[in-house]
Amino acid sequence: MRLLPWPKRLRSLLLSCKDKSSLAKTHALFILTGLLTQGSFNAQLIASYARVIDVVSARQLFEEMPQRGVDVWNAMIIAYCRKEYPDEVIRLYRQMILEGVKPDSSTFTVALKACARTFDLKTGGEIWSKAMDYGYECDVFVGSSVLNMFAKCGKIDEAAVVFDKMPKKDLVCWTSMITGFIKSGRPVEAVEIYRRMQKEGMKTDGVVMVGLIQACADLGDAKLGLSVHGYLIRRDHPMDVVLQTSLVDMYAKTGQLELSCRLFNKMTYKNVISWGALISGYAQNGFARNALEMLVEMQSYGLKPDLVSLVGALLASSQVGSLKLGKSIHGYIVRSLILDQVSGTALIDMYSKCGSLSCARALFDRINTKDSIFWNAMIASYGIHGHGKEALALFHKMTETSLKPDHTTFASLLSSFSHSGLVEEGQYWFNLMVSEYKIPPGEKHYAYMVDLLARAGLVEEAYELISSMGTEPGIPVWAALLAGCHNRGKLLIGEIAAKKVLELRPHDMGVYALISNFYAIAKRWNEVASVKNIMKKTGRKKVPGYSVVEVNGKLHSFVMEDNSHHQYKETLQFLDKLDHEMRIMQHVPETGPVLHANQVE
DNA sequence: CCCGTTGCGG
Repeated sequence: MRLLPWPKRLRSLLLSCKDKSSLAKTHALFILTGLLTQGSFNAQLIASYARVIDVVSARQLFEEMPQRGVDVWNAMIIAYCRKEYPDEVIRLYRQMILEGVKPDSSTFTVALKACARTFDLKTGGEIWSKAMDYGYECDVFVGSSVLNMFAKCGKIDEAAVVFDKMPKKDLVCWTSMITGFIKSGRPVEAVEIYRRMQKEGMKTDGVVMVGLIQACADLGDAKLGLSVHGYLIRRDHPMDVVLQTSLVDMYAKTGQLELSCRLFNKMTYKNVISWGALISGYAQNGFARNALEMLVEMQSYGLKPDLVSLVGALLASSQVGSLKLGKSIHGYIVRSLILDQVSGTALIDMYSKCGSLSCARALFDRINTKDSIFWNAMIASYGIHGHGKEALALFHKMTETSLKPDHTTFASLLSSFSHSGLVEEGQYWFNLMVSEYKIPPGEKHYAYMVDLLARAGLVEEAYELISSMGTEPGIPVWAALLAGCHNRGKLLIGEIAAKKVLELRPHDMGVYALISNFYAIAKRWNEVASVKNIMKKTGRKKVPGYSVVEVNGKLHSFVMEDNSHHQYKETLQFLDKLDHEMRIMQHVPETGPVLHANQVE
């Protein structure tokens, strides 16, 4: 048997240590045999401590070393980078330069990675220019890290400049460009990069494909997503959890839930992230029951739900309107996880949609650090409940912080006005949004304004506003106008809106129902028939609206023409009583169809 | 001369 040379044998001995104690024994052996004094194993020893996740011992060793070369410094820096202590990485980087140790490609690479993690472009730029001074402008690793740092910080155009200047491009650079474009909300360009790398004969791997799949998901391009999966299968591409999970997510985001579910079931190994993808996929597509079932099922496999799975479950809770369930999830989060900005926002949303504005507000007040999404959610909550004045009050409070109201804030504010009938406030703040806050009104803002005006009977003003739009209005805007015309019997403008909606062909059958009702009150029977015909031909029916009420933790739902509930008779009798009392109070109910702008999106 | 250092999922 041939033995390996000594250095290699020691190296493999170090690599064979899988835990802290065996590493400590090997370390002791090194000391006893005097090998440590040779110095060349010091870096490997530190690296080994980093590998068994023992930065404290690694640091201790590091501090005890008399003379420390680049490799030792690098090993220590990498150890901190792995443990995600980016600040310590930068501190050590600066210290080593101060002590006159010459950094190399690895040093710069890891230091730049730390900057990418902390989004510290200032320090990153400093390190980059230092790397230039040391002659690393053509180094693939350094270039790749700079590019990645820009991409991670949302500076994709700066990243592209670095990318184009790189003499040699490896797989990692291309990947960073793809993920960078995705992070910047430019999936089209992400796909373009992929095509370019294929044209240049670059090989791809799983990481690249995950990026491409994500781009398909962001584009909502079901066909492209399917073809990418097909390509992977044809090429017999190795499938790991990450790749499969990204496919599950893509299928869900492109509305192909059956495929998403089928692939998920076929996965041999699933982790928390895989479950999270399916749960939020179900929830986002309105399959609340399935989402909640999955949350229970994952626990039966011994997996602990994390925040993402729970946020999906919260969305599902608000869809079924179960305050009790939502509250229990809140309790779970408080007990076993750390409530973050995203889950906090989801909780606010859940509370308000489950009818408890007070719980939403209580949570809102309890959270100390609030981002603008958090504020927007609370403002929107007041809107849902028709409390326009409170929404405005909260908006004013938000302007007192350092946060800037964005287009979503104004959308929430305008929607709250439209639900409260605050016409003047709506017009005032719509104008101020444009002139003062320099936010160009989007489709949503117009839809809420049209809804607000049309509900108040100001159909002509609403139509005028639509005419002033720079772009061609979409279905939400026309549907809001149509609803207003329908309620107010404005046939002339209503017909324009109806024609536009038909031209644009909505997916939502509810809008067709509205159009058909609109023509019905105008007694235009030919049009009614033709709209009904479209509904028939597409083979879809309007999904019936229903309401839900929770009594003693049990959900009761009410759907049109459904008399299956065991207290159906009693409920009807009670409704009659209410109706009678309302009429005594001179209230005349409006029985025509009602359509909210935010239901059409 | 070798090594290792850069990019993935909800």
